[in-house]
Amino acid sequence: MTKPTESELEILALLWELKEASVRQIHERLSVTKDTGYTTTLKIMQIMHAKGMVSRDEQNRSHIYRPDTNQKETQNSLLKNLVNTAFGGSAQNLVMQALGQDNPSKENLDEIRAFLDQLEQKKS
Amino acid sequence: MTKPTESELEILALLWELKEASVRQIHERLSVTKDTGYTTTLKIMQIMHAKGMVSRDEQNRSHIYRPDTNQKETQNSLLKNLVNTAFGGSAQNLVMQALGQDNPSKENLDEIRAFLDQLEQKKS
DNA sequence: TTTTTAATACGATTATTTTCGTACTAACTC
DNA sequence: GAGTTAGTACGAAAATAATCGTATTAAAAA
Repeated sequence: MTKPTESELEILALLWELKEASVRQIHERLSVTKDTGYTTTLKIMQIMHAKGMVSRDEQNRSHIYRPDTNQKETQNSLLKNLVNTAFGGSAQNLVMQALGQDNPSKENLDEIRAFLDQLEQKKS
Repeated sequence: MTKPTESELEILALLWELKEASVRQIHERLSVTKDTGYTTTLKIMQIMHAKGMVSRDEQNRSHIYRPDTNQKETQNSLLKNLVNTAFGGSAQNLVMQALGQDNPSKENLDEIRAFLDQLEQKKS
């Protein structure tokens, strides 16, 4: 499982969210924040397809793409990489940094607490 | 503040840890996991210097480099980027994923809980 | 003093990623 | 049916990043 490039990741994330999408749909979404041509998006999605990161339904003229890359696995590998390169290997450090920056609501905090409890359960 | 490249980040992280270091020292550390020549490391550090990411003491023949990039700021910007590209904008999602993967000790869990409480304090 | 070692500088090459232009064509519109 | 629109395919250029080789030189060793 090769590491997606920055552009590939943006597209993957959208596919994870949408479950499936045409190049047009993806491009529309990317256009909000990015200013590149349609064929650029198309090309990257074609490359992703060639790499096996996405599959596509070619039944219709407008192909429908689906992520063929496991979301959690990819996220984990990216996290691991970030922890190692930027956080001196400490996941805890990363977590606190992320929380501090995010300024979560009381509800969010409680959810995280519940999650922590759950983690602790599993240990025993 | 431009985003460091992958190689630059590896070096930056070492400089954050060591506070200061020569090219030789950095290269030694990188060699453990990476297999590139000394001049490659040198070149990247020179580029980083040209970009203003690091400063250096040229008094001695062997220059001493120091990070001139704020650690927390850089980490935050990388986190923000990862949250946006890979976690659909949800920091909480990233946090839980990171925790789940890390399998933290009871002590770590407690530290995080304390940190959460502290965050909550600040809200009121 | 001569030789060797270890450092910097930096151009040039290679690899990777992103971007776009152009050709082609299926489907829709008139 | 002719023309227009909206897709895909794909090569090639441009941008960015990583790597290395060679020249040069200061310092250390012999």
